[in-house]
Amino acid sequence: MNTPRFEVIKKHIIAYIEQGDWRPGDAVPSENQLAEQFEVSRMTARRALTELTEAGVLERVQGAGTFVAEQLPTGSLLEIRNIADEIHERGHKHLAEVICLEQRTTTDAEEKLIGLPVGSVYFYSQVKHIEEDTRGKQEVIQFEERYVNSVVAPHYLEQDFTQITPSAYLSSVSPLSQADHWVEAILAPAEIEALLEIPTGTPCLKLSRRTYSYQQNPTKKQKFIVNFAVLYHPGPGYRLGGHLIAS
Amino acid sequence: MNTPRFEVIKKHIIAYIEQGDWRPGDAVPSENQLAEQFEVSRMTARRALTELTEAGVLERVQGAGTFVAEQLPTGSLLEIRNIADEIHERGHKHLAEVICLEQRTTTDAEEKLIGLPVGSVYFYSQVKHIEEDTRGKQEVIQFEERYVNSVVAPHYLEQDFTQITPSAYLSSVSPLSQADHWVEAILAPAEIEALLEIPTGTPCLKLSRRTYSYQQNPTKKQKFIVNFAVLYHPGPGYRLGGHLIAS
DNA sequence: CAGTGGTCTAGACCACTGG
DNA sequence: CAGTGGTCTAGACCACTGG
Repeated sequence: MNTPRFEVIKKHIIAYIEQGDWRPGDAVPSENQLAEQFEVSRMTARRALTELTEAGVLERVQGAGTFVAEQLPTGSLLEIRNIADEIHERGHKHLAEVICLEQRTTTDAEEKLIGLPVGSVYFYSQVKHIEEDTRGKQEVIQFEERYVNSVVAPHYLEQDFTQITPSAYLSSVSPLSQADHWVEAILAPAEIEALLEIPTGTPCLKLSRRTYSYQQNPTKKQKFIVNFAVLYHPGPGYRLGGHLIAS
Repeated sequence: MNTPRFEVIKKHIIAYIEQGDWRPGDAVPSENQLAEQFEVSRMTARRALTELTEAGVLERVQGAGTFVAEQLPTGSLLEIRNIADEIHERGHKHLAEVICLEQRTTTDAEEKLIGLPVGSVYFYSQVKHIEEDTRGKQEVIQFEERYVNSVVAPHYLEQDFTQITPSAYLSSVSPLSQADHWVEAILAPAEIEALLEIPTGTPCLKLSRRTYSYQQNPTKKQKFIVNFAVLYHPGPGYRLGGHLIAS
């Protein structure tokens, strides 16, 4: 009785799809039909359809109708978490070691990485993230390399990254942004293998992320890179996981 | 003029957050305040707040108010795509080679993978996915191993997986589901290295995915595994990418 | 307690699709 | 053209929070 009426309608639709009565491409009842059938206002019927559309279950075409979406679990999502949160959630302790934290000047190779002209100042950091389990056993779980736009985070060099992760600090400084990221399986360079404390030839999961923001100049809106991060995880022990729930 | 009023309100809120006037944890104006300020109904102001909440920009607490979310780019998402779609989007051709497609009986080791008791029948397939570029150059881009619940997909063995990918076929048979998935960097077993046509010791991106469904028995609802897939990609050439847009 | 967000109504006008 | 989805209104009642 307490479940909202739009939830009842959503479940009704999902049940029909799961039973195979409505197949991908089929039209589902219109807002008006559902409103009449469930004796609710059109706005309530609409909410059920809207939420199922956002979940990828349905597709809507203005003027034409609402249809069962073609494929659902095809394109799905992997969650990328903050490393400290992830470790804490396992009930373990997160330790960080700052290997390097300095100001640098862009060379040719770095120009594209951070989107600043050659000769610009930027901040560079290397941090080793360690997971300590309940018995005190320590393991290097991530080596993080970061190229940071010094205009966006002018106080980056003054932070204590054993207390706050660079990721958490940057998100507090520049809260809204766009990001591109990707993962690869690689063999890490020897110096990174040493930092991760893994034998030569161990495959690593390399996660790269570029974060953007928009300059708020009154006249023009300019997109620029806030930071470029490269995160190395020792494989095959490290899993980047996700959970997908349809609807 | 043509932009919807709730969009105007969303942009207004985002601008304040980006400028740093409203910081994470701060309260934003209530539905009633926004409704009055923008001279819209409460439902329209509400829509702006609701959509920004769904995007992770705001957080709402019933009775208390709406607040700027604490961290945004921290937990973000990697998209997992259908391999054929991904190749076609690059303007290349997707070819598939079926290495193995047969009925098997669960042994101890496989029992947990597919969630069926030892001695049950299941379907097993191995498919090699090849990308052919515009000059006709071919490259193995994925080796796919799949354990499929024969009850859910009784006609699995009759499919031509050079024409439809197993993933696309299964999603047409069991359209709504839950899934868990994760990626690891590994060294592949020698036989898989051979199938991927890569030198020994090349790191691979291993993507595992378990798909669930719910049995529609009239009396009880039982969760069971639809299929378990293991996808191997040759690294470091292969990238699993994503794009995140805040708001 | 006043104020907040969560659900819902019974209308309205609009842009768009398809026959 | 009738029917669809997209936006919007001006109300209502409720559960919940905080002082």
